[in-house]
Order: sequence, then structure tokens, then C-alpha cells
Amino acid sequence: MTSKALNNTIDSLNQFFPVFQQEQQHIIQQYFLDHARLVEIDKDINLFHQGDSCENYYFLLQGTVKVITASSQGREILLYRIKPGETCVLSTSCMINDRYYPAVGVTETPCKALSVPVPSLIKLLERSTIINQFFLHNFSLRVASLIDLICEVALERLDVRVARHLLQKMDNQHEVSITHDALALEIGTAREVISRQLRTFEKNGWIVTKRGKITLIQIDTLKQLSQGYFS
Amino acid sequence: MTSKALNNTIDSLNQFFPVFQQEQQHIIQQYFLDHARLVEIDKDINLFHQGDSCENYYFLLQGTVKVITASSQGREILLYRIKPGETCVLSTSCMINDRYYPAVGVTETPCKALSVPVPSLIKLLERSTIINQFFLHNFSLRVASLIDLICEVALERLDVRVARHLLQKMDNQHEVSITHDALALEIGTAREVISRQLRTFEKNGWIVTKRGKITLIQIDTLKQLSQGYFS
DNA sequence: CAGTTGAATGTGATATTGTCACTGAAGCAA
DNA sequence: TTGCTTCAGTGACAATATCACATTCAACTG
Repeated sequence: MTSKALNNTIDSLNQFFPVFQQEQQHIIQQYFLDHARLVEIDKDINLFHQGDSCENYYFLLQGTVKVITASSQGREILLYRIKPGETCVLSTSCMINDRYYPAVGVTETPCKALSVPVPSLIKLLERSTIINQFFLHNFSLRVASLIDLICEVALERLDVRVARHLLQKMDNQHEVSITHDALALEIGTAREVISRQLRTFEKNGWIVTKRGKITLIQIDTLKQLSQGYFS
Repeated sequence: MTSKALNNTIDSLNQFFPVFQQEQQHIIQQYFLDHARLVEIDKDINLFHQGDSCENYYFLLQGTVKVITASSQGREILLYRIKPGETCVLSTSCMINDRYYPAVGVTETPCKALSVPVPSLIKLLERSTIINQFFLHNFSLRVASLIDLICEVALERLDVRVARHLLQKMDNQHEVSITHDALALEIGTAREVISRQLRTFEKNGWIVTKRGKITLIQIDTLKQLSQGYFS
């Protein structure tokens, strides 16, 4: 990577390493100068497949990536999203254990990322505690979110989960732009199930649905439901 | 901790830090000398509750601990087991982010562990890359297992999951000593559901059930089922 | 040993969720 | 407009979950 290109992304690096200005600054800067490559990726591109091994490691600068896992039967569920300033814990996990990916990563929007080859990153891990701490933090947050997901999927009612999801995804016009199909994937169920759930919500007057769009009407009721206060 | 007590557990420490004999050996040994306390814990003791903050960190030497999370409705699911030579990623996660536990930890057998206060461990993390790498490995393995669990819970049929579980837990007499209730907790469903599933397995001649014990008869059939080859 | 007690398991009725095989509707492009 | 393609709706049925009990077994008590 050229020095100029690094300078262009040096601000972005700070979002990964807020402690960048310390003793190890030089090591890390030099590392990225030597090994990092700035890549741009279109929408709906597979970054990695189920069964791939991990060869390049991405530091996401722009866009979002969804990480999905699928069963043998074809049903899928969204494990988490990677946002700017984050990395993929799965990549980390695979890198450290030299395993295959147990999931698929797909860009949801056009993305920019810093890409570094895994072997060099492993060497860096042995030298810099800051990098280590960065990865620890990353893991730490994601473990918590994965456990939350397990609770939801294994123990919560579907209507509760749908309500939560809608509230989480609504914009400031109280709208969610998503197809039933996509919502089903995120929640880990089938489209028909979502369709029916939304229809009963609509019958209750809680939401209004259009093609590809859901408008939340009775936000408070949905909030109550999302916290399990309802039958 | 006295030097003698440390010597008693220094072999155990090696199972955590196989690279113990290197440059940082002195730092880590000294750390455990200064801060670690050997604790013995009875069976069925809660190490931490949902909502606790993390004050002591355990390195498990003997016994097993199950980590369970519960919904508001009271249903529970087993997230993972901690075995000797392991630590609790949840503790790590809570320690690093200064969060509350999203789950419960209960000893399944009498346990021995090294206990260290969290603040001191955080300081050690800033000095030793070996400790960092240890935690990274730990996280890394657990993330993979959590993702597997999500796949199972969200996407797999119940009979497949029960079959897998039985195969995993059987001893070399092809027996599993467990109550339906406990099995239900591990799989994240209700006892009645497990009872019915086992009964149909038994009708098919795949297993024989006694009170508190299940004997697997047609192992191959169960293996096929566990891999999803069956309807 | 019989009797009691508590844990473990069985069962039917019903509600929720998932699957399958379709039909219909809305938007887009030629 | 016509023909696509994507998105959504529907009924029938299967699988799983929940509830409210009844039953059985094993261990303990006296």
C-alpha cells in the first residue's frame, strides 16, 4: 500500500485503534503500510462462503456486511452485521484456529475495506498488545450479541421477536423498508410465517403494510409486546 | 497465594498456558503468586447469576460448569460447558466491557479453580501478549461453538438435534444417564417434547429408555438421522 | 417391610410455528 | 399493453410448544 493511500485511510484506522497515538503507533502504521490493500466491493458480493478458509482479513471502512448461516435444508439466519469500524469475528476465529468459515458473508451495500493477508496479521498479533486488545474487544462484544441471539431464537415467541425487529429497524418516519422474505431471513424463519404474523399485527391496527414497506402505527403496543408483556 | 499452593497448581497452569516456559513466564508466575486464590466449589453452586457484574475471574482446574441462559418465561437453554483447562468467555466478555452477565453459571460437579480479581487481570492483559493470545484462543473456539448452537436451535429439526445429543453424550456402553428434564434444558425445549420424541425413537427400536437412563440400540440409524439424511 | 413422598415420566387438548404447493398482485421493461 | 419477475396471500397439514393433569418409580422413614 502506498503511503498516500494509507494517509487517506489513517483516520479510518483510528476508529479501529483509538489508542493509535501510543507507543505501538509506529509498528501498526508500518504494518499497514507494508501489508494493507484498500479494496472496494460491490453490493451483494460474497466475501466468504461456508467452508472457505480465511486468507485475507478485512477491516471494514464503509458499508455493511451481513453474516448468514444456512442449514442443509436451505433455511438461513442472520448471525450479525459488520459495520464500519468493525471486523468479522468469524474471520478472527478462523484465522486463529485455522478453521473453515461456518457461515457466509455478503455485502449489503457497496463497501470499502482494508485487506491484509492472514499470515502477516498473525505475526503482528505476536508483537502488539494493542492489536490483541482490539481483537479481544471485538470478540467480547460479538459473543454477547450471539448469546442474545441464541436466547431469542431458542426461547422467545415469534411475535415478540418480530415486534423487536421492526422497532429496531424503523426509521424516524416509523417505517421499515424490507420485504417479508428478507425479514424472515433475519429472524430465521420462513416467509409465510412472517407474512401471517404481519397480517395479524395489521388486523390489530398496530402496523400498515405495503409492498416492501411496513409502517408502525401503535409503537407503544409493539414495545410492550417486544418486552414480553403480552400473551 | 502461597508459593507452595502455586507449586501445587503450576502443572494445571500449563494446561492454560502451554507456552508458559517462555519470556513472559516470570510475569505470569509472579502474577498468580500475587493474586490467585485456589478455590473449591461444591456441586450445584451458582458461580454467577444473570445480571451479576464480574468481580472474580476463574481458571477452571477440575470439574465442569454449565452456562445457562433463561427467558422471562422460565425456559432455559445450555449455552456451553466449561471444562478443566478452560475459562468462561462470558466472564471475559463481561470483564472487558464491564458488563453484566447475560447468563447463569452452575457447577455440575465439585470444582477446583484459580480465582483472580478482575482489576488485576486487566492490568496483566496490558502487559502480556501470552495472556492476550490465551484469551483470543478461548474466544475463538467459543464463538464457533455458539454459532453452531444458533444453527442447531434456529434451523434444525428436533429429532435431529435429540439424536445428535444422545450420540454425543453416550458412554462406551452406548448409554446416556440423564433425565428428560435435563435433556430438555440442554436442547432448549420442554420436557414433554423430549419425552414424546424419545418414545417415538423407542417405538422405532432405536433406543430403550429407563428412568434416568437411555440406551442407544441402532446407533447407525441415529447417526444417519443426526446428519439429516432422514425425513 | 409397608407407607409416604418427591422426582420422573406419560397423556390429551390446544396453541403456535413450520412446510408445501399453490394462487394472486404489484411493479418493471419491451 | 403484454409479458416477466418479485413480492405477498392462502389452505392444508406437519411439527413443536404449552398447559393441566395423571401415573409410575425409587428412595426414604418409621
